[in-house]
Amino acid sequence: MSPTRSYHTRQREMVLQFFAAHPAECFCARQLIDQKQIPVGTATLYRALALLTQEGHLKKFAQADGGPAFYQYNESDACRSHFHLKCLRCGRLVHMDCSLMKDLQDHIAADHDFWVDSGKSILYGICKTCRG
Amino acid sequence: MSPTRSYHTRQREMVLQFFAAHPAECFCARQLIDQKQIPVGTATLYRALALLTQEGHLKKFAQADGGPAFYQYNESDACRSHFHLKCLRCGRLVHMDCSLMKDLQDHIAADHDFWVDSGKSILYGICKTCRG
DNA sequence: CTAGTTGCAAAGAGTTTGCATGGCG
DNA sequence: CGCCATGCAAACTCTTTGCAACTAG
Repeated sequence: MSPTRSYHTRQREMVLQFFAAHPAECFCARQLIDQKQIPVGTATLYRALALLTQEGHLKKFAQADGGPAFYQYNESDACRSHFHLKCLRCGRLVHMDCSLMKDLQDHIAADHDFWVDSGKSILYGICKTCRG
Repeated sequence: MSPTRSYHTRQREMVLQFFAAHPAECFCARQLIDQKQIPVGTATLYRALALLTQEGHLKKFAQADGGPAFYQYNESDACRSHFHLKCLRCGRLVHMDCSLMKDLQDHIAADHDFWVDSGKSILYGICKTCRG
């Protein structure tokens, strides 16, 4: 069974610090290992990523083609109440705090009988920079 | 390299027919194999799923936890121009053709500098039936 | 007949787990 | 000290590929 408490270790700290230092970027397990900036074994890294995701420090993204999962630093709990825009080209995640989205949720609930979870919904497209 | 034309075969037809018969449901490769309703080898099934997805007959969904990809019958090309709502509990996919979504895209492009691809964006939440 | 397709088995990528050793508290 | 964490290698899951036999057109 899983542990009841969790220790504060050097490896977990390094993984979290790495993500905190690059809040706008996404990384997959392989990237962290290959960079060799973080001396952590494969298994430990995956365990750390799972734990940090579960604790809410990281966000995890799957890939449509079944490729590796990407992780990004999760700045705050506020992300649970707003929408995210993710660029299909560069992977950047844009936080969108806008009253219009709240209106949208209300409309969908009222007229389409569906309760949208903003924290779990990501709109995909192309960001300003990539559109050039 | 990949073929220049494609043959009409019994196996591909059966896979497509199966999905067409269950337009509201999602299936992963394993489910189709285990059901044994479709006498098709594993490799052939994956090849058929990839082809049918590429041709636009099926929609493919990745899983956040890295589990198997799920496929669903794609009723029409119209799906590329409207949004989809996917229930986190029952997995049902709801098509949402609504002018308000077009307005939303325009707003995000104008005020947030982001061009949303409606065909690739899925809003997750709870549907009417599951909310009870 | 020719080129695409099938199915098996083997390979591959990404991730998880078993287990002995090492480290936090 | 008692657990928990680490790291290596092996196992596992999902998917893709190589190849010889087969089949649609």
